[in-house]
Amino acid sequence: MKKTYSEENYLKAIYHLSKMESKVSPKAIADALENNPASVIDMLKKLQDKLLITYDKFNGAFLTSSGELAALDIIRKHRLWEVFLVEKLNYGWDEVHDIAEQLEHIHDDQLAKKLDDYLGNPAVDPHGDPIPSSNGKMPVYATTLLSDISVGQSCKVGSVRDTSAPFLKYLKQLGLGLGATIYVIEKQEFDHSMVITINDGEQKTVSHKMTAHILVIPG
Amino acid sequence: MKKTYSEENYLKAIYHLSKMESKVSPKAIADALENNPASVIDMLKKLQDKLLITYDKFNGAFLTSSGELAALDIIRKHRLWEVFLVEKLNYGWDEVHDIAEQLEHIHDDQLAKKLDDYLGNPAVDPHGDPIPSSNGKMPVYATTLLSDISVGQSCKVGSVRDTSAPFLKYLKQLGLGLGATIYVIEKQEFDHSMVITINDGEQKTVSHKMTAHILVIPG
DNA sequence: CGGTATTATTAGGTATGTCTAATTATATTA
DNA sequence: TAATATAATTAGACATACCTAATAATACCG
Repeated sequence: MKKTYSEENYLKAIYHLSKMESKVSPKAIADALENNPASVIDMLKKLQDKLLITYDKFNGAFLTSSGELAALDIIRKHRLWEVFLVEKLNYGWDEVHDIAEQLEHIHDDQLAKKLDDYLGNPAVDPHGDPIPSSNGKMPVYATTLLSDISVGQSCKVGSVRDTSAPFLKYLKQLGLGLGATIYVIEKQEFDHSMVITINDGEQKTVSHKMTAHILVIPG
Repeated sequence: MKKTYSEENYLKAIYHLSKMESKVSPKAIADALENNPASVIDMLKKLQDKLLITYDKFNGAFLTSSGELAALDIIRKHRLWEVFLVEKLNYGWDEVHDIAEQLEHIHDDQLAKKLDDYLGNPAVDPHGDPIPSSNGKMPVYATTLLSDISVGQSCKVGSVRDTSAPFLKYLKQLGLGLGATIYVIEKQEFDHSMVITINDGEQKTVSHKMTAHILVIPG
């Protein structure tokens, strides 16, 4: 079933938020889409009617399997177009997001596949984010634990090994989102706690229990 | 001033119709956009308020200079994207129109220029239609008069040397639109009248006065 | 010229997706 | 726990762009 531009943007936002937060609330979606919680509630009802999400106020929004497929399809197109813009049209990696936001909504059965082939089936977009496969799987390229990163090295958050509320809540509080850049300043031999900066922010200390649950892409 | 998707489609339709018909009427626009004359009237008012067209019921709709610039910009993007889809993504020339209809509405200051350069500054789209320049000029590649085409040859209507109502009206009646394919069956020595088929339709006889006012692209 | 067909226009309504303001529910914290 | 802050929700409105149905204007044709 074809989706509107707006529906696609909600699905994408919910997908990304669900990787970051324990609960995807109307408020969080409204912040992400820079619109109003009231508007979000309306749309959540519509998406639920279309069986693309489930929503209740206690658990927040979750993508159904068809919703997740749709979200991954949009993300795939977004990232493929970003590769095109940078590799072929010589845009800077920082200029392409807004254009890809528009291009991702172009509908055509063959387009993503043809673009993918033309670009040489890239694994990641210009920001290093993995490109979902055509059958709706998000590859996980991050296989290194943050706890295994050496002092003086930097890395990017790839995915997480725990989706419990307290863990994700703490991640959020630290500003440790998917793709966040971590620089390892110090490691304590005694308890393996780590002093890091996140996106060049202020220094923070995190426990081994945390660093052993965060998968990163070194470099 | 930025234009909506829908406004852009109206401007494009009015541009194309104005090349074909002596009068661009609400009915004609509704037919072109496959919508309702009542909807067209609404939009014509809005476009007039924005100084993109002039409209009155006796003369129909005309693009203002800013309206024409906007229309040519959309047409430029449409045709550049068609070249991309055919040349780079290996679409067939008959598959690209609907995708280009979507891509032409992507907004970015640098995109058309970058795409143009990347494609090697093509002169025409996959259907042979000229690509407007970035400063809003539609090149005229047709320089051969239909009257100079030999018996047994075919050609495409490129542009016309007369924009008077009776002439354009007659053109329309014959089905001789921009891009129509003409095949020359016979030429009378006496009065230089010509027997032709238009888009492989039935044979028609046209006078020398007509054929001397139609510019075509041979082949 | 007058009747008929075609167009143009207006009026009013619909769907989408947004908004503000008011209300209710939940969370926080003193 | 009670007060307060934050979030969720409802109600009502607005803009865009479309629609149908009715009416007015124009064009066509015998």
